Amino acid sequence: MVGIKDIAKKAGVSPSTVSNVLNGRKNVGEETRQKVEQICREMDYHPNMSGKALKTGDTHTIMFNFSDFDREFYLKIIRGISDYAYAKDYDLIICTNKSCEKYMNKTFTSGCIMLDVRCSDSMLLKKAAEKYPIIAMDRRLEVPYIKSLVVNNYTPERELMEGLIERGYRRFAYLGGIESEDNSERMKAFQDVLAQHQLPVRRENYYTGDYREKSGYQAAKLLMLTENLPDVLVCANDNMAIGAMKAFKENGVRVPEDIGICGFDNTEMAKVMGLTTVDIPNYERGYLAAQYLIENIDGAEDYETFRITAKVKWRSSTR
Amino acid sequence: MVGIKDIAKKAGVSPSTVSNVLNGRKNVGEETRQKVEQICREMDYHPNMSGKALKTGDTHTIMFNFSDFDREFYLKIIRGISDYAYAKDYDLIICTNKSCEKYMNKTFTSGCIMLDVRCSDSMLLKKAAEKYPIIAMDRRLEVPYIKSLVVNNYTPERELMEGLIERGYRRFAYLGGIESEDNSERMKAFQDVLAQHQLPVRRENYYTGDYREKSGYQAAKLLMLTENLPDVLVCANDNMAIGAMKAFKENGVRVPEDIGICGFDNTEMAKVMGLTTVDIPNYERGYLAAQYLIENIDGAEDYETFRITAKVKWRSSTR
DNA sequence: TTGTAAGCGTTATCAA
DNA sequence: TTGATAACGCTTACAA
Repeated sequence: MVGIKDIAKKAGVSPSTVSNVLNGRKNVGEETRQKVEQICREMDYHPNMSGKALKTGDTHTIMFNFSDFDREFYLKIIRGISDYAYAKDYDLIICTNKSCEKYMNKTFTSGCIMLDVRCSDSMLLKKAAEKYPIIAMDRRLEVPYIKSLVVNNYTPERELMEGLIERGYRRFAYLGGIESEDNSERMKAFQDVLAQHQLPVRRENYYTGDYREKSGYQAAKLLMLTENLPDVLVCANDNMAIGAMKAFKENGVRVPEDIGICGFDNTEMAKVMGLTTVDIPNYERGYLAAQYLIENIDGAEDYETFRITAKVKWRSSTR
Repeated sequence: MVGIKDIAKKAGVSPSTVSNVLNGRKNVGEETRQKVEQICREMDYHPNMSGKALKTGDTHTIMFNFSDFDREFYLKIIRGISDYAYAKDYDLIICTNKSCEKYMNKTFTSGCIMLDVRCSDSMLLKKAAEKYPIIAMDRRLEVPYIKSLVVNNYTPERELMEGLIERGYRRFAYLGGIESEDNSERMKAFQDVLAQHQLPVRRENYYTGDYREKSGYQAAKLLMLTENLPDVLVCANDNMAIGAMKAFKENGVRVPEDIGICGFDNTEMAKVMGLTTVDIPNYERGYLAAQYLIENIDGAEDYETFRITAKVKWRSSTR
């Protein structure tokens, strides 16, 4: 492995001069600089990151942690993160391992973007106490050294509900997902709008799934057993809505003629299936997360929760 | 940051003893071992990876490089890779940057799995010459120090074609993708089977897309301008097939009654849309890639090309 | 403008 | 069974 010393020897200068050239410092003569750069190219020199990190204490690497592989939108978030990170010359480590704690250490990564529900709040708080910079996505933690980036679910879900009522829908059913702040916000918007319009929902018209397609399929099967179908099924995400659409189709229940249906996320599948839903700008939130993280790594001390807006996409699954 | 020295001081032993404990060597008294381990826990010690890597020259990190964010199956490959890597206590870096060359260096990563078409063969050959271990996915490079992992496209595409003919299809159209070995294999199977059955395909029934949904949509639009629709449109991947299905639906051309359609990849969307396609076991090939890579890092010298089998999924888009 | 030398956290060698 | 010491590749005062 060719190192800084080999370059120095070949160029007939000292290692520190080579280092100065490589780091673009100006205390180097033009002639020397040219020569050193030339030799680096010739010898195909690449700096040893470990040596550099060990000395500077800065790895120039950020980590993104996630775990739910079923949801395609992670790819878009990753693209947003990597675009920003590479533009700032940071490296990106993607960790899909619950035991990511050991990497959350300044000697290994400069900071992380956390989107894995399996990592506990208390662990994040401990790391934050060590001044390790963290951006929490889809989880609100209002403490120093952690900035939260959450989606505003409530406003668009309200907008969606108001739109449904405008379109004449009156008898609503709801299919919720796994307990989380996102889930609660979506359901609260559902309930608030109905209450405001004095439209009661019977207990039996609440269903609960796990955000996966299958659970939507099953919920729709159950729903079809009731005597009067509701006008519309509001789902806490697209995957479940799509499962429900499949069940309806298999049983000759037409969408949107017999029942309307809508989701949340605006997945690729929703686009193809014509599902009315709420678009979350995933690329953008990945990009923003990386930006906030690197700004905090660079010394900005911004720990205010940032709420991203999302907006309704009306499609053919509602009339 | 608490280091090995801090532990040593607190435990009243030398740094080397702490190192020996941490690395599970047996030249340490039981009492000492217990004490050191206890203190490590108390002080929440995590080893500094840079120091370790610098000394040992082994980062215990592998890299996965990819770039096409449109195709959901990357998530499955990542899951396969990460499952194997973490089981073997390797870390995983995911690089989405064309300029990944600087990370392909033993001082930074122990090896890489390359699935980015933008990285040139010649660059890979150069790295291989430096004995940097590489697993090339979807690209065949039969040279020492690079092992290729490719999908056998030919056999399942033939099987698909034979099945279509059995089902009574006679007049074929083909929609190809971006020039690559995968693409050529799929098309060759298409042509070979037709030739064998003496079924000619007119030049105008060959279309070319870019593997994206939109290009399938556009190709189908063109296809619908021809006087007699073919019986079936064979697409080089699912995304394009789905675009075509959308175009047909919008124009009142029924699938499979008026035209059959099939793809390649078995994406989530294909499942929902009932698209006949070829299933590529993505989780498994990610897992295998990681396994071969780590085995080669550990000294196995296996550079034989491995061909993964894929199999046909018959669904409702063909009769 | 360039060079010398110390030190980052770890491991490995060798001596005690 | 333990400890002292050198070394990995790099950066950075500080000296020349």
